[in-house]
Amino acid sequence: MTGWEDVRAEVLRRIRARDWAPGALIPGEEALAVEFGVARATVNRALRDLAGAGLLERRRKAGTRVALLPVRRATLEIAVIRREVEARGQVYAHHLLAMDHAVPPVPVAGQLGWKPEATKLYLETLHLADGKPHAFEARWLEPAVLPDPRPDFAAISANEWLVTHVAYAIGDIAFCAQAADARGAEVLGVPLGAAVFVTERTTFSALGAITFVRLVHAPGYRLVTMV
Amino acid sequence: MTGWEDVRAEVLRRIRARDWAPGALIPGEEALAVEFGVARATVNRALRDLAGAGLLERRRKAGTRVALLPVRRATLEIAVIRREVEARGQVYAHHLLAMDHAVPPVPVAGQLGWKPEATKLYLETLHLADGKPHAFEARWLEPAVLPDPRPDFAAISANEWLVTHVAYAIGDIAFCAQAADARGAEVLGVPLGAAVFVTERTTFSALGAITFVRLVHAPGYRLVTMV
DNA sequence: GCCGTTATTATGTCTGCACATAATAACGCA
DNA sequence: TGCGTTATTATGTGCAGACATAATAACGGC
Repeated sequence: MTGWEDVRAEVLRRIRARDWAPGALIPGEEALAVEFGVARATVNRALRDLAGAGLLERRRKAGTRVALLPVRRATLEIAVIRREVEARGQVYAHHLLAMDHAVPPVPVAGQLGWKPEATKLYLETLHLADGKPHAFEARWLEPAVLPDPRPDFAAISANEWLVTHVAYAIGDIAFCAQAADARGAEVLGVPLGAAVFVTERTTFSALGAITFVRLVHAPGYRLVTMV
Repeated sequence: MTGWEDVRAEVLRRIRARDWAPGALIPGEEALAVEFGVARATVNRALRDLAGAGLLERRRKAGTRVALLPVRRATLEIAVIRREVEARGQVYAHHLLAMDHAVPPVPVAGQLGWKPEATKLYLETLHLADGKPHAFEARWLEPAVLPDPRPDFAAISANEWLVTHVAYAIGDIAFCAQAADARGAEVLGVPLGAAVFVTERTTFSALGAITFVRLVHAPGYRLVTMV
């Protein structure tokens, strides 16, 4: 009956009820363990979880205190686009619009640590949901990560191939709103200058940069956090 | 030298190296504990962490397998706007533009579970960074959560007051791109129809809906995930 | 009083063991 | 064969004790 989740719930209740005010030091793990009648490890797990959520700040020796200005940590699920579309009950399809070897623009090469003059693989893909444009993908890809023979990106989207074959790499993701440029407007079938939601991702592996991708989503796209 | 993070790193390496292919069953905790020379609890913590990151799928009795289509889980830090501005080395200020009692629009009332005809508190706040518009906040607020006397929202922004006084509540967050409407364009000083980044948040406590807020960010705003 | 050293202390983590739980596999009966 | 019951098994979680680590507090020399 009194597991670590119960301890977490009770601690959370006290924080919300302001029994422990923001900035205040809360009792030590040992004391709480005695109070709740559980082992210290159990209290530790509960407090560690709340600290991970940004509600508590813990420091060795200094103790645990309630966060003064809690930063809410929201978790986003970044799924493969096919899955994203199918999860909404729509039919997924994609078209490979372009595939070329070219020298990436300086900002892209710079961010990925690529030599400015090195040629990379450039791919343009249009993702469709129920036959209508869903997202326009422009991707720069390090050719060295591809096997020989190269996968058929007309059959499997680069998005999905990378996730299943070069997956589990790290990188960062940014989101912003932009006015649709000429290419994006044409491909997505929206007016020039329409407000579009843009996702930019860079992916690195231990060996170096793998890919940079810019996803322009069709109007109406909403990014929603997990519950 | 061999802590749970080392175990996690080694497991991660094997996943990336495809020693364990996507979809494949990996050895049980007991076996890995023996192999790595650690306790089963240590392996458990490492695997649990990787499962939380979406790289492993674990089921009792069925065992642990490498995720077939790993959903990348990205974590966003949603800080108080003042902090967000100050973190970039800019001077924060805010103006309370409007404060009224009014009946919220039906979609808002509907989502929050408010009675359609009930009057709530409506606040408009402009957040400034170095004197320039940073974000336009339009907020519907359940008056019952406010203390008596009511806080001075001209002195402390509703954004910050809520975080520090009604904090630790749950809710959901959505992001989208929109064309600036008349009010937003006027307040932010951007052309009508400019692409703006919009954040919408609903917040609930155990007692019911607390607030709905729509934040229209000035052009150039980027939402970036944690490393 | 000032500053560097040492003691103290709260959290971080590991171990070994135990039992709980959920889901599959095996079994047995009709 | 088909289906409900039972056994098995991998993970989930608990406990008590131990040592590691980091940061503060106390101390002592100058």
